[in-house]
Amino acid sequence: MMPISDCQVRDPRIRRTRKLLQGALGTLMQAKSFDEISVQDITEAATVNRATFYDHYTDKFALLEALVAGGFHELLYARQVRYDAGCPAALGAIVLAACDYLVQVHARGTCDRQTAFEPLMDAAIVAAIRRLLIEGMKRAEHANTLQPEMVATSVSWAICGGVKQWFSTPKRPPAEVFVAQLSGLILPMLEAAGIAKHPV
Amino acid sequence: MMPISDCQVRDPRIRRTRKLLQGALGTLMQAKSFDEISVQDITEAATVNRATFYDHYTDKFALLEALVAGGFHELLYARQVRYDAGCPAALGAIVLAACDYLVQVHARGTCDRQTAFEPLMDAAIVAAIRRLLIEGMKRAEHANTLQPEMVATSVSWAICGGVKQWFSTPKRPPAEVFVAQLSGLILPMLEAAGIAKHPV
DNA sequence: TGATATAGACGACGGTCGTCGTTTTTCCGA
DNA sequence: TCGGAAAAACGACGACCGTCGTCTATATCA
Repeated sequence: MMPISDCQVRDPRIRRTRKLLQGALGTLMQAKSFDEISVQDITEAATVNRATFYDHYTDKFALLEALVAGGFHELLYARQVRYDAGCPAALGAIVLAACDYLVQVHARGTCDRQTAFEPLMDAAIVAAIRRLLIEGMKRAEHANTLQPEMVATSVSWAICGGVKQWFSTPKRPPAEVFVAQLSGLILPMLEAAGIAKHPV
Repeated sequence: MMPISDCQVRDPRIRRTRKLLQGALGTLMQAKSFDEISVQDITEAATVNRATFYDHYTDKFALLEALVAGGFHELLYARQVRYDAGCPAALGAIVLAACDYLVQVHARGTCDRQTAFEPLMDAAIVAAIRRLLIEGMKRAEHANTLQPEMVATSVSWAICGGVKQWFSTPKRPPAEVFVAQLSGLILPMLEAAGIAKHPV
């Protein structure tokens, strides 16, 4: 009855309930803004008792986190996105995935002043990208003058911030154009960290 | 009676009340975690009616935002921190300020799982650094192949993320050492954007 | 298949939230 | 200094929150 990670849950009752809750939130967010949705709304839409909600998530933010993080992971997995040092296209694929996911999320769902929504999105995106980078850096043994976690964190934040800035720009260029721009800005970081081949 | 920006408020009643509220929150956070503090607690400590609170801030998060943003701006102003292209020390000063502020904030106040506290801190720090960078970039007319806002956003996020990573590291190096590391990681971004002199 | 463990349903609770309308106090300019 | 304007105090309201204890339904394993 305690909040356990979504991954590796055997009991079909648990899987069913969490799927219902996530689905209900996703559906509701197509009509309402996140902070206009109460836990009651979610549990009613999911045909789940309100008390049961708290057996799975500490609050509605935790549910949203699971939904968002799951969605982004799914996108990355579907595209088989990886980071490999020396391959500029790898960085571009990551940035493009972030762009597309932001667009996708805001396509469904309302886009008004999402008070607590954006920080959650950011955290999920940063965490996912950070994981990709660390995995990629561990595969390629490199001259690690800097801690890999540090580089990965800073780079993932740089990507997330840049993508958000792009997305919030009124007349933004096509994603492909922007991806090239931001990659040009961030590749030098990876080169400086010794985990990307210098162009020369 | 509506929530107006803190800056440029003539009426002493308003200044007084907001100072009281911010002071009360600051005091309370030395004893309790932020999300353990209710609006009631704040208004009681500030000797202000609870309904009056909502005449000034939409919720306790807005109050914290004002407190944090004000504090960081104060620190930057006290140190006269600026960004000037071609001066690596300028970048270092910004990073160091962020480090010191994070340490300062967590020195007072409890440091447990600050649910909604951290995103707020992040946003305040990112916004302040972003402003510094944009101001510095506008002073130095540079070859702007990229939009200054884009570069400033991505860089400020990279700094904020890096500093947070440093701060959350159990056995972190001294701030000065870390500042040099992160500057070395981020300066290439500014060089790539053409707003810092290339070392060669 | 049957026994045990565990998830979910259900109702109720005290507490906080955000808002409203009214009354009292304070500021500021004529 | 006085009168209007605006801020703060105050009490009350409905809604939502998070939690608890009890009872029923379902899954798991021997």
